[in-house]
Amino acid sequence: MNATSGNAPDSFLKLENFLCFAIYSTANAVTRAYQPRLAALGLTYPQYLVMVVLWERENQTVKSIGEKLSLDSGTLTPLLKRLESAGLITRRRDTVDERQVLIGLTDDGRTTRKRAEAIPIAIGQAFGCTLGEAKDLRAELMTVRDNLIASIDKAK
Amino acid sequence: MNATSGNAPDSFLKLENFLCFAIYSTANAVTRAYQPRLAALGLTYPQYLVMVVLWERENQTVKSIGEKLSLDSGTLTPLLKRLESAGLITRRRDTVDERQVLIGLTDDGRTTRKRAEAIPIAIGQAFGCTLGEAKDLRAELMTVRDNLIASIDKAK
DNA sequence: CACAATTTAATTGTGTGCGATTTAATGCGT
DNA sequence: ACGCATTAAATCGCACACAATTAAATTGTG
Repeated sequence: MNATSGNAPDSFLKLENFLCFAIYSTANAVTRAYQPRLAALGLTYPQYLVMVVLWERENQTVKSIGEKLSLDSGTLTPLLKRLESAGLITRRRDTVDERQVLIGLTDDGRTTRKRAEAIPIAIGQAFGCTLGEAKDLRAELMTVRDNLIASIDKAK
Repeated sequence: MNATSGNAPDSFLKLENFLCFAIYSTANAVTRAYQPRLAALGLTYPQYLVMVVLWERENQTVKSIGEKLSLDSGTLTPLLKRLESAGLITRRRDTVDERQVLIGLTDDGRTTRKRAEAIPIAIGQAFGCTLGEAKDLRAELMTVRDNLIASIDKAK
C-alpha cells in the first residue's frame, strides 16, 4: 500500500485523475488554438460562437442565443454591443414585446461567414482525431454537460 | 440534397456539430457545478486547482504551477496574491534564484485539504457517468488537449 | 570578466463568465 | 382596470485567461 495504489479519497484529489481539469484545460487550449484564425476576422472565440448561432438563423433574441450557448445576459449584452460596434450585427427592441432585443446580421456579418468556413476544418485537424472520434467525444461531453446542468438546476 | 444532408462545408459551421463548443460549454458547466461547494471553502475553481497542485507538493515556483495547469503568470500572479490575502498560501522569493517565487501552504491551506476531499466525489456523481467512463473521457480529452497545444506551439 | 541572450514574474489592457441586482415590460388573477 | 408575479435585458462587481510588454536576475559566450 503506497501513494500510487489509487484508492482512498487521496487519489480523488490528484490533478492527474481530474476529469474536470481535463475539460477545463482543453477548453483553454481550444480558445488559444482558435485565437489566431479568429483574430483575422476580428472575432474572439465566444463572439464567433454567437456568430455561428446567428448564421444558422437571423433575428434571435438575447435569451434565445443565451439558451443555445448557455450564457446569460451579463455575458451576452456587452459581447453583443462589441459585435454591434464592429459592424457585424444589429440590435433592436422588438416592437411587439419591448422587453426583448432582436439580434440581426449586417451585410458584413453575413459575408464574414464565408471567411469563417475554413476555420472548423483547420481546427479539426489540430484536434488530431478522426471525424468519428470527434463525433463520439462531442456526444459524450454533451451528455456530461447536460447532467451537470441538471444537477445545478436541481440544487436550486 | 438539403440542409440536413450533413456534408459540405455548411455542416461544419453548425453549432450542434462543434466538438469545440461541447468542450467550451462543458467547461463552463463544470465551473458552475463546483462553485457552490468551493464557495464554502472560499475558493474559486481555478484557485481550487492551484490548491490541488500545492497539496500534491509544497513550495513550487509560479512557473511549475503554470506548467501543470497550462496557465501563465498573467493569470497566476493575481490569483496567487488573492490566495495569499486569504491566508491559504505563502509567497517568497527564492534566495538562491531571485527570479523565482516559491509558493507554499499555510496551516490553514493544508487544513483546507481535508474539507476539499468530499468535493470531487460529489461532482463525480453530478457528471452522471461511471468511474471507468470518466477515466476514458479524461484520457481522450488530454490527448486532444496535447494535440491542440502541440499545434499552437508549432505555429510559433 | 563583460555583455548579450535567456529566463522568471509582474504588469497592463481587453474580453469574457457569472452571481446579484435593477429596470422596464408583460401576463395574470381577482 | 388594478396590482402583483414573471420575464427579458441591462448593469455592477469580481475573478479569471491571455496577448504583449516590462523589469530583474541569471546564464552563456567570447
